[in-house]
Amino acid sequence: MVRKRNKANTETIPVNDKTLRGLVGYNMKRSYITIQTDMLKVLGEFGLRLTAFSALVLIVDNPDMTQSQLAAALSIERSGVVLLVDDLENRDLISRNKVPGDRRTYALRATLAGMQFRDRVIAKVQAHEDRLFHKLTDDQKATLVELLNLVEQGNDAVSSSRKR
Amino acid sequence: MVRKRNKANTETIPVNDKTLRGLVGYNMKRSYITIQTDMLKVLGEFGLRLTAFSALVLIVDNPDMTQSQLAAALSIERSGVVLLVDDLENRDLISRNKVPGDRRTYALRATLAGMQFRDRVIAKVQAHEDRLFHKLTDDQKATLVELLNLVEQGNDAVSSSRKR
DNA sequence: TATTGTTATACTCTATAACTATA
DNA sequence: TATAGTTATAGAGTATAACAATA
Repeated sequence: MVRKRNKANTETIPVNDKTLRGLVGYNMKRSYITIQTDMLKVLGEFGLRLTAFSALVLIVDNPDMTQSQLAAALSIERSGVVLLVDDLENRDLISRNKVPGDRRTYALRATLAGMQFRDRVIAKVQAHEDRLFHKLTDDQKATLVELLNLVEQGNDAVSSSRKR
Repeated sequence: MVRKRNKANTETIPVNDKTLRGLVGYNMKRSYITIQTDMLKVLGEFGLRLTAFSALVLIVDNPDMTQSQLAAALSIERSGVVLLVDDLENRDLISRNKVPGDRRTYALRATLAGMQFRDRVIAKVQAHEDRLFHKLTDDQKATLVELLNLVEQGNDAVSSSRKR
């Protein structure tokens, strides 16, 4: 809870954020920042940032995907993916592979070490989420994900309807 | 939905993000980015970023709060608040006021124009949220906020228990 | 002409650290 | 000594734009 000191400076009283709390987006931001901060700490032990972690997992699950596809999946620009993939490749977690049919693109694959590394990181992240969400039952967690996905999909619908 | 082109390049097939979807944090990030992007667009029409908007609303709701209190409420450093408050003050939305008892601090207050401006922005943001969350019933929205707050509070508990 | 990956560059946001004036 | 606000600086993360190679 956010707090401020009172005039006597002897105790803390909470800052009033009632108006902001009335906006769903504010509640999302606050809780997202909360878990992001903790996740960065966990991933930091592995020398990973959030995006690099996502990239590695996506490459493991989508062998031979291209950098452009990765950029789209991560919602970042291709130029940013270059640096990201450079780093993962330098650490021998993934490899850029020539594609016979198209000499412009690379097929990205995780190395064996990359897959094993991913497994270790995922296990740690999973364990951390269990702690982080200890106040929620499994049902509540499932409901939360369901509602978050509705928000995500709902916006897609709004966007595409606007384009018509 | 994130998609990639198949080999024939005639249609799009989705990128597999099943592993990441198994993590609550990933679902939160995706949906947060979704609404953040849209919110930035709405606030941009008013020349506001997310943090500046939050700051203005907090100052309206907490008259005479100090910059340090604002920094804590926004979870950013005091040095960042200076620039934030500079901007809002230059636009005559808020004012820095001398405090009789303590010459180090400023009491921040919204101007009349600031309060009216806030009302207009809030109305626009509220209307936008209604569109953004159109796939959710009021009950579902309430449940979402409730669960998000559990996540936020749950983490507080974890943090404080660690400090013991 | 369009696309992939690349490079160089710039911008936004925020943190860190040192400073001043007050307490 | 400690705190509020300020300033200067640096860093992370990302976008933009131009480019070469290839389709």
